[in-house]
Amino acid sequence: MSARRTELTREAARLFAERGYHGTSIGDLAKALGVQKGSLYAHIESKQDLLYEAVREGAEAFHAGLDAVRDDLPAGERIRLALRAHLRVVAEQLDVATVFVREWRYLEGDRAAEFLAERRRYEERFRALFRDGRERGDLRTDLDDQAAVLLVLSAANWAYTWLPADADTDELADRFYAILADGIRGYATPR
Amino acid sequence: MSARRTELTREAARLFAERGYHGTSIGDLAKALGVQKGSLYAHIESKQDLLYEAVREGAEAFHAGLDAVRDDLPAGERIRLALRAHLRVVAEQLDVATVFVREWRYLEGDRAAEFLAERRRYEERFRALFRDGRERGDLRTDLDDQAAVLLVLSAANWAYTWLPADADTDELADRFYAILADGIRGYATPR
DNA sequence: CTCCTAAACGAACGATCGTTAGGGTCTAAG
DNA sequence: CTTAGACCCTAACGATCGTTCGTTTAGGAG
Repeated sequence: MSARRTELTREAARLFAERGYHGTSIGDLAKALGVQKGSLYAHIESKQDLLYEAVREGAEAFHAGLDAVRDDLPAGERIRLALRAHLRVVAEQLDVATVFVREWRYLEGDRAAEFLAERRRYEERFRALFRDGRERGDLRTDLDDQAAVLLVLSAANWAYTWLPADADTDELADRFYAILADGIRGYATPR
Repeated sequence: MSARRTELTREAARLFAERGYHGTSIGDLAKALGVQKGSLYAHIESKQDLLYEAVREGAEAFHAGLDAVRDDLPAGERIRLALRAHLRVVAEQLDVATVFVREWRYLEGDRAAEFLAERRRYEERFRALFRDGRERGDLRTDLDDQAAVLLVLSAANWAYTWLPADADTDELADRFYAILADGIRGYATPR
């Protein structure tokens, strides 16, 4: 993919994140690149292509984040690292992450189904961390892992709305995890 | 507000939630109501009005939910009830809640600022539950309430994406709260 | 029967939408 | 000097957008 084409995708992701897919016109995009709108069609076949590519980039980034989590650690640690990875992707690729999380639903046809499969796979990988942790005793054995993964993934998925691009995401993830690990109530024995 | 006008707002919220504000045309809306699109302008002044009203209904519903939380309970209980209230609003008024959480940003002019103020107020009320709880000793005194409220509100705000309309939201809120209260790690003394 | 009101009709408006077509300019390699 | 390819331009296409407006319809009240 040519350098120009990459720039196009990046700018498209930025505008889609800022104004939404349907709120961004090809004309807006062309203006942002200092070009006539017809010129864009030397690089793309349709506006949908740009959405699709941004979503795919997001999927790749999130999965790559999980790939880097070592699998020889206790479940708690792996969850903490997975949370770190997720928040880092959101902060470092905020536009792409926003499109992945919020604008994907304007994908048409097979591409919407493709996204859903990709997202389900991501959630499944997350869920496995909790399930394994419970089964191996790293986490409490009576853990409601269904609810736990929903809680964590919800927080992760909502992060794009408030995470500043320059945030210390590792520290933030650790703070979230600390609450998640021992609770807010304070009857827990100190670690 | 006439009955017809109320119906219009409800249908608009439904479509905005389903296809997004910019993804819904006045023509779509008219067709859903079995009417010519020009006819809608006997009831509204602009498409923006419909968005604004849906957002305001959402704000009202969420605040009303918090209003019903008794203030003579320990902080933990109040948080649990606040979570119940929030999820109940999402499930019972899914369309309006979705527009409030996701589509508000297409509000123009002063109305966007008005929304932001309203949301900030809601978050502040939530935050107070955690802060008070920590200060009074209902919650652990070393609680990171900033992170805690972010975690809870994130989960609450993301709920519209997965909450089925017929879910038992009270039970779900309690399950979330149970995890939040004692953590996932299992070193907590049983309650 | 007449009057009033709420509601919808149907045609049209200017603007903007995504997309296409054909031609022009530059650069770098053969 | 020629060729190829990347990049962009201008002009236009049919479709759809939100909105306006004068007219029509239906039902209830007087």
